[in-house]
Amino acid sequence: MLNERNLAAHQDCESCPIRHRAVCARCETNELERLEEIKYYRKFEAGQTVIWSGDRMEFVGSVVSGIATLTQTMEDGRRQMVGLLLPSDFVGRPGRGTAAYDVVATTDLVMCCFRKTPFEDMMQKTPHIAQRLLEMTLDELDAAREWMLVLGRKTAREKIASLLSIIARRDATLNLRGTEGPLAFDLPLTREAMADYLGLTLETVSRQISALKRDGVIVLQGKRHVTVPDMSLLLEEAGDDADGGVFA
Amino acid sequence: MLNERNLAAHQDCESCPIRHRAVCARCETNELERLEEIKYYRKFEAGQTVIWSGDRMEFVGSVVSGIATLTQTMEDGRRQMVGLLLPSDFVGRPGRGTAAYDVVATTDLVMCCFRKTPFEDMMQKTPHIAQRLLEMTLDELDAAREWMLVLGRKTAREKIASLLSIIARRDATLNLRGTEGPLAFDLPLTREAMADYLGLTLETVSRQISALKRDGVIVLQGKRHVTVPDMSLLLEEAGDDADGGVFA
DNA sequence: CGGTGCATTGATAGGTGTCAAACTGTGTGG
DNA sequence: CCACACAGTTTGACACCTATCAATGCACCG
Repeated sequence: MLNERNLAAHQDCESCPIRHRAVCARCETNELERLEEIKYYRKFEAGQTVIWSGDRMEFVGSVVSGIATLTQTMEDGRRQMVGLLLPSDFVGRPGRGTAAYDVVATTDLVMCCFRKTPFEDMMQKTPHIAQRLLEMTLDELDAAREWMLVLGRKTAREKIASLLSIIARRDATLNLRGTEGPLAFDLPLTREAMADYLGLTLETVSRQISALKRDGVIVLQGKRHVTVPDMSLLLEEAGDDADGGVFA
Repeated sequence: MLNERNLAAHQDCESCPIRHRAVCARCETNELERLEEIKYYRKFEAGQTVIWSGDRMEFVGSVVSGIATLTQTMEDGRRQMVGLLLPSDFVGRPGRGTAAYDVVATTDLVMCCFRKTPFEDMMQKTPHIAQRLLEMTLDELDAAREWMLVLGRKTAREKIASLLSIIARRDATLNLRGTEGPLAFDLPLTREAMADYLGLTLETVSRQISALKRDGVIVLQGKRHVTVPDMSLLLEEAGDDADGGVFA
């Protein structure tokens, strides 16, 4: 299964782009050296499945670059995305043998993987890893709960605006830009993936995006590039406080 | 704010009913002794608010008995329950100053509280606590993601059946009964609270419960006491595998 | 040039929300 | 003890939002 094509070149932890945000963020130099010994990189192409729900988990790891999604599927095919994995996000659950969700690369993806058992051993001995993982898991729990409000109580239009807000905000922080003035970004998801995230059909997603465009809340160049002339207007459409306090 | 009426009698950790499941589950005797020093009990009456979203968190703690809910509210009043807190569940987030959600007692409630700062200090020095909290947080994250599927993709009828399944299952494990044969339990939630949990209106909740009753999936005695003649039938209505693998 | 994947748009149906009224059980005060 | 208020619940009529089914458009590529 592993071959040269998906085994990427080894990279130094010290120069890693997610060094200060991933599960290893708090590790000392000597702890990083121990991690170096059990880590390896893997590449996935856009559309490729990283893990199937129910499969044995051979590894856990961090997203280094690219975007992956976590989805659940019902027997009749209905799907719900339950997580969006961005660079520095952690994949897998220490202490559990099989994957609970499908993990799919939506863009080309590079992961920093640790074989599961050695990582679990190391977690026992390295509080810095467990502490950081707790912090990250608490953040993910908050994000999941925010999303429950979106799924349970928001209208289709508000759902779209909420998703666009999140992507815009993340893009702004990632590129160290403020949230003042017009924002522009690319949608990393297809209409169908957005629908899976929002609990809608892809037709409704398309219609609501067209409506937001028609109303001047967003401007589209092509299908995927979005410009937001006034972020506070978008936040208002999302049903959040215009201050954006929700995700602070 | 604290007075004799909501300050409950001190209780020994060793004889605590949630001793083996709460955040202190892995603590040694000497660690428990240190926890004893910073803990105190508080009682809340049904309907009382434990913490308001945005308030300063003075304490974290465990639910000892009773049930509490975690809810988010939008400016226009729409509400979504994002968590159901049962005995042994943990309340609060170490490392954060203010509450992110409203915590409300839906039944009479007893909590084992720790003042926040001493608890955070102790967590640093006591891996057993941090380890257990990580495990519990991962479980909660899984539960939240399960619920995202319910909110995003299930019909009203399936939502009701899902909620009843969860309550029935929990009740069975709590009382050490198997899931074979008929199950009976009391609903700990009003129709409105169920609606807040399921992302529905209380009218729709009422209608779907009536429909499940009419179809023989459940039997009602009064408004709150439910009997499930055939659990696999209920699970089928919930859209889950009849084996119940989802929550295993 | 046609094929394929993705997206948009239209017509229609169905599920759930909204508004309104009536019912039930419980507790309270006269 | 009864009358009443009140919260919680049930049921009905109707409107509206979103899903469904279907056709078309668009960009990219063999």
